[in-house]
Amino acid sequence: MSSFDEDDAFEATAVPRVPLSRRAMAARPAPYLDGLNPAQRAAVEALDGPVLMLAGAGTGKTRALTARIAHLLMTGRALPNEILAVTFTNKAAREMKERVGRLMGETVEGVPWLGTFHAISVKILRRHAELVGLKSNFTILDTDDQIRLMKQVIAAASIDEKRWPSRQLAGLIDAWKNRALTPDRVPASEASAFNSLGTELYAAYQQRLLDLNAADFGDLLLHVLTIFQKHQDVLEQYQRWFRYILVDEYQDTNVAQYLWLRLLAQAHHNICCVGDDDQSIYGWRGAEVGNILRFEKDFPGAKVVRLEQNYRSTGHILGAASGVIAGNEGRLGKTLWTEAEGGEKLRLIGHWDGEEEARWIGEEIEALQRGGRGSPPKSLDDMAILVRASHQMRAFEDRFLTIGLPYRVIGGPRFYERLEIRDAMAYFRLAVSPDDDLAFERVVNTPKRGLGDKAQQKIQATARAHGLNLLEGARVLLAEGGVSGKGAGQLRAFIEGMDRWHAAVARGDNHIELAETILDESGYTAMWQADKTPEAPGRLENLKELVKALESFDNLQGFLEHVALIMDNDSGETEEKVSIMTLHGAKGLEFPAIFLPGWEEGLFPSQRSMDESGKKGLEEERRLAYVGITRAKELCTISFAANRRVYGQWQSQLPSRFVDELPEEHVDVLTPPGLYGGGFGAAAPVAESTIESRAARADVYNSPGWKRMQAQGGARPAAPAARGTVIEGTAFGLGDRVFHQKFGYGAVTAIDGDKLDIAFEKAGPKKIVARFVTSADSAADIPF
DNA sequence: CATTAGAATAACACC
DNA sequence: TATTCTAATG
Repeated sequence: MSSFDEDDAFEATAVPRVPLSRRAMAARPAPYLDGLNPAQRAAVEALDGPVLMLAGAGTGKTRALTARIAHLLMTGRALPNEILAVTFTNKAAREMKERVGRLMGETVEGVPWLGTFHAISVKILRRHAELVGLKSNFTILDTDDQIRLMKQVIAAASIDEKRWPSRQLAGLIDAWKNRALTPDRVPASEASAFNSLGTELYAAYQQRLLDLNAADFGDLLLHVLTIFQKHQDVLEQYQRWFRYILVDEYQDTNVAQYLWLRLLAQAHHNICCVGDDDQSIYGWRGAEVGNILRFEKDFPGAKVVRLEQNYRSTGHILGAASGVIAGNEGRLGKTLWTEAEGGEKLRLIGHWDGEEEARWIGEEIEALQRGGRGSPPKSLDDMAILVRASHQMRAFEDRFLTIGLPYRVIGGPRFYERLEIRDAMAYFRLAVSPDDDLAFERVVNTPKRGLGDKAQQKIQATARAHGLNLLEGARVLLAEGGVSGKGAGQLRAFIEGMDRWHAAVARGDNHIELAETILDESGYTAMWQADKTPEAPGRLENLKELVKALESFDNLQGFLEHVALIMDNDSGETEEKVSIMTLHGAKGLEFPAIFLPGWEEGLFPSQRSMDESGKKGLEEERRLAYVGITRAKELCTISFAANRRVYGQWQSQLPSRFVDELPEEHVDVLTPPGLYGGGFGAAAPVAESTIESRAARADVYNSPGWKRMQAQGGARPAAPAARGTVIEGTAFGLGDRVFHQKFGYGAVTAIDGDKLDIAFEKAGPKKIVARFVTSADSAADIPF
């Protein structure tokens, strides 16, 4: 049972077409065409045959795409259920649904087959699950389950986990799945590279999945692909149903998705792909830019439309972005232009370290919020910080928490990935389907029931011996008296509870009350209530929220289905907040003001990308830079730090090569007044410090980025003055202005070993251990 | 069996 | 640094 409205879609198509309704639709005017530019209009009106829409950043591609859907419907070319529209993220799907709805008004209920590859695949797979050996109520595993299962497979094959880390194997298998390689199709060359063990484990893993009646994310696509390939009749059925296909973000499709689409489009060729090769940033998860580059070969006679007029950004932002992306080779090439010439140049600023960078950006955000320099005040909702890697977010969160600046992290640790939520969900899963062994494993000893490794192994063995699921296995084991003293009673209670809850699900009891009952009776809530760690209250809060989220569903099954695919969390908050997200997460979004911190070699471009994929990796990083800059409508601020903590170790950083690739005429180099004592042309760097730091500094000063800053009168960190006590690499002197997380700013009045007497401006005098405070004037405190 | 201390290891992120 | 895994202890 799924929460999808799949049956509606199918029934509607089963009914003979009603020419009347088509004509009725066709008779309506076409307001959705108003205001489209010629290129957009061409893309919208070329309904039949293959179309490739090359849509640069901010060129109104979503608009064109939605107008195209509206056009298909209004002209009567297709009924809503005859359109297949694929997006990459749920966010994009949601937005498109909304916009189609707005364009169509009351005319159309919605386009049922609009969703992500995965969501659509699930719908299809549920109908034909038996063709690949699954039952239609299969569970969808997330990455976490996947890894745990992988561990079992590795253990079962009695292989040294050290040699075959489960994570790595999971990654390998994922990559194969992305390339549409089932175990039997993995090329011998790759299999041999891993002693053919890799494919064996892959096969074993797939078998385990079937045993568990489960599919991982990759399977969702791959199974459907297999069905299409092996069952011509099923394929033809879908080819008939999906008369028009639209694909968003085509540059990010992987091989499996590509084949999936090609099979469906084979018959009628009515496929419209929208993409931008310059925004292909998912190579590491199997995306093939090649797909978009060879579209015209795949679909001969394809009409190619270029959307090049940018409606989003100022001329400077566009110019800077174009300058950077020009460094890539083998592009399809587009010339973006805008009527909005001028505007503010990009701002470039270097900082001494990451904290300093966060501090500066925080102040800058507050300044933008106040307005000033002639520009009107901006809402926090209009600003975003885009980082390369999620761990960079921390510095900002820390800083914003201390200054009380509201922020939201987008795509950070998600609600549904939290420990307590996953535990609770496992309880629900087990109550809904007692066959869910992974869920059983997760909760059988959570809270602690005295059922450790040994007891669980016994359960496993019993279950296997009798060919039962773990829950039943446990029941048998208990009956046989295989569990010793204290565990036995608790296990019995657990099983009985599960029986009760399962019966309640079957009866169709109110699912919200049931969820509360489950969490209550299982002792799960009590476990957190008894927990005295600081995060426990938050976890309880989350559990409450989880129960509340159930309200929008009819039953637990529907909820679980939803959560498996929609792992995002739009809590519908209304307070103004700055957004913090990764560059990947920012794709498709736009903000008036964008901050791009951390433009440093090794961080961005990421060392790992370059190590693993060489020049290809670097080019993808460059596209990421392009994506970042083009998110900005009015103001884009790029920054880098000379020092950064990596795994807790201080490292000196070089400005990113992308900094040097920014065309000068579009960039202003900033020096924040008062933050750097020295200003440009200040005396030599640190008098005498360690050799590494001298070398590092020399590098920084020799890098083109710093040179240019210098040439333009840019920032340079002041040399720390001679200091008194040195504590753990941190130097403070009498009278230094310092900052403490809790007490705020203050001045050092005395030094006693590693303890400082500090007169805080707000909190008064305190004695503080030196490592709890940082220097408030940027450059002085950095250990190097 | 649970707890804990120390060591190892880790960081691109979508469904 | 922060989490997670392993081994050793109670």
